[in-house]
Amino acid sequence: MSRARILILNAALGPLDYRVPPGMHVEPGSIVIAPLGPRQLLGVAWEPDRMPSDAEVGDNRLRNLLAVADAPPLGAALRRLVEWTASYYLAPPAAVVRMALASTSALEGARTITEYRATGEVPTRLTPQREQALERIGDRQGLIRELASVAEVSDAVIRGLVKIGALEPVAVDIDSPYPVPDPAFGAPTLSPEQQAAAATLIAGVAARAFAPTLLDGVTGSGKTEVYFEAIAEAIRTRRQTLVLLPEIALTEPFLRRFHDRFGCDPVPWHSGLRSSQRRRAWRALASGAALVTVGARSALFLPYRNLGLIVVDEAHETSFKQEEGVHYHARDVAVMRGKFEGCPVILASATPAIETRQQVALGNYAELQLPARFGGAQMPTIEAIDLIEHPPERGRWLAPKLVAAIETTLAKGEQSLLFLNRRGYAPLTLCRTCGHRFQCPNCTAWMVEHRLTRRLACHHCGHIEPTPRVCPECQGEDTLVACGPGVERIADEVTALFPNAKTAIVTSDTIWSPAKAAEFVARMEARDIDIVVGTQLVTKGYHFPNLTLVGVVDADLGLEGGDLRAAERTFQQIRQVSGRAGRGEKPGHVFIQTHSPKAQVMQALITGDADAFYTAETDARRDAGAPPFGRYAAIVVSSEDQPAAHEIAIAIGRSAPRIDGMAVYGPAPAPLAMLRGRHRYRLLVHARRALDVQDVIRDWLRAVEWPSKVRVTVDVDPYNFL
DNA sequence: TAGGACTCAACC
DNA sequence: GTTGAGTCCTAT
Repeated sequence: MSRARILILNAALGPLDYRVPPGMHVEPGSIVIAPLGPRQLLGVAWEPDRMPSDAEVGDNRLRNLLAVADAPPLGAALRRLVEWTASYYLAPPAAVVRMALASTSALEGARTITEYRATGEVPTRLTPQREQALERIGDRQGLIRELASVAEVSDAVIRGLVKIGALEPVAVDIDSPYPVPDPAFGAPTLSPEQQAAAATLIAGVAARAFAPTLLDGVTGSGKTEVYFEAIAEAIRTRRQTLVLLPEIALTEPFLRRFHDRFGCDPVPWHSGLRSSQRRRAWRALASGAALVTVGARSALFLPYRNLGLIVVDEAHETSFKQEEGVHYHARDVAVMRGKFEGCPVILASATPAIETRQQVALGNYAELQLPARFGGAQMPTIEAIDLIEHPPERGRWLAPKLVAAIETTLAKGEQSLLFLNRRGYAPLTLCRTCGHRFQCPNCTAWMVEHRLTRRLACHHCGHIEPTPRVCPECQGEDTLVACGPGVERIADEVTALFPNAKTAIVTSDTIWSPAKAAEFVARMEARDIDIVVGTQLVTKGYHFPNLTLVGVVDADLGLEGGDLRAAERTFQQIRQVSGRAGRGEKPGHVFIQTHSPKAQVMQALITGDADAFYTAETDARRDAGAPPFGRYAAIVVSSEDQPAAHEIAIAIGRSAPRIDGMAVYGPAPAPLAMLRGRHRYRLLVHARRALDVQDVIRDWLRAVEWPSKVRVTVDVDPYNFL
């Protein structure tokens, strides 16, 4: 009798065994439909020895598998990736494999519609309508309705022609194929440095072996053009490429450059796809027909048939770290996928993460450097504005020097960018009379005022309410005041200062689709915008030759919170946003508003001495045993029932193993003590690099029990210390 | 005593 | 995660 181990798509359940009915073919990776109680669930067949079940069940208790999906089995490399991810990030394998099966409709097999075309046979009874229809249809093919409309006859005439055999039905796949990128379409002119780097990457793709490479070069040095050549090589040999981008909003400039180089769009994959687009993309990548996919991190687990190259663009971006569900880091998982698939992985960044630099230093990753800006553009000048010595006017946020620079830039007909990583009008709203502060009912967080939409919003759970006129506490009218600046407030200030300048706000609130991004790009290029006020959304990807001034409104913002990566992130962010200035022929200028211009990060930014910053920061991490020299993991215990969460957190803390090279801190209320209505406690595990901390935590948590209303999640390599 | 709110274990 | 069984409680 044939038995199969099935990873059921249900995170709470381990693998279950089923009987394979006679005549059904199931192999490891097969996508199947399995009965579970009264329900039918998707599952994936797995090698039993790689997916041990908690308790063996006798043959007599097995139920039959219901069906095998009409889709190729998940390949061995992807199965190894699922295992690795589940094990490294302490996640249920089912939660990982679910990301591979991200389109249920794709698993239902090819879906066809019936179109009709002429057979060439002439009807014996040739009425005028029939004659007209056949003449106008010619060698056209389409639905009955379409043909009738083309021929300007009724549906009945067409159906009659089908009946007598003058038209024949043709089954057409509803998933039309994607255009194939042409590697010779827009072959670029590369600088000698770019050419050398491209040659190395092309050789890597041709070698068909795992090889991680850091492609490192200042903003504007032409990294994209270089890795496009590696993609061209993969296309030439008909192997697939996955390009990972940190934000969907960024895909617009990327898509345009891709189109210029290869003559068509790549296949997009992100959470915003409609189910029909998702289905089409999934089937095309699983069949190998989709040669280049550009996607958000979730594209990493898709079942590519023939992966030949992975590119992680802006590889330093912290948004590659998934903070919900499976807490994986897409950059690290991309490298593992490359390893299992046996293909090169390119990490492109102007400001690589310290973790990545360390891999280069250890010799695990190769490095290719592009030293200069492409096309003769110069790096911008960078200057700090000391907010203590030269503060803005009362109630304003832009220092006189920055205001003067904007004025000069406007006068020259050039564009300015003001960067503030804070959405909305003000991060906190309070009542002047009674001191009431607007807090989210579900989270330990202030409600952020959005004047454009006249709402208060929680940026953690999405809770929104209309901005009230009257203080809900003391009923005072017009007593509410905004505290601190957000981009909307800066935009107001700019409008007040420069009433004739055209201002645009660029945040996830205003750029929420590729179409919106395209519109923004078009307006910038048409010089329909003089001053952009934006969050981190504008720090990357864009190339505006007429943008010559960048002002960082609050450089100290990212340093709050005591996060271990705060200095590094500040450096990366400001360096990236600075890189938007002076990308064309005109030189760029950057002003950084800060309260501590003497701080090491600020000095590194001003002098442009990235190496000194990285060296100092790396040393500090080494001394502290922080990543990449040591490891952290967060155990978060949450529940709507606060005492229950607290009790379990304490129980987990009490049963912490005493192990040399590992320290456990907490439990303490997590910095966001309440999130989406759940009370949260956190334990922080700090361990030596060599310690298998996942194994320790697995054993540790296995011994603790908790009720189902309490959720315990582990975040390995946490980025968000909030 | 029917119906509702709730807990709990099994699901292969 | 979902489901059905079992338990307890309340309104009638």
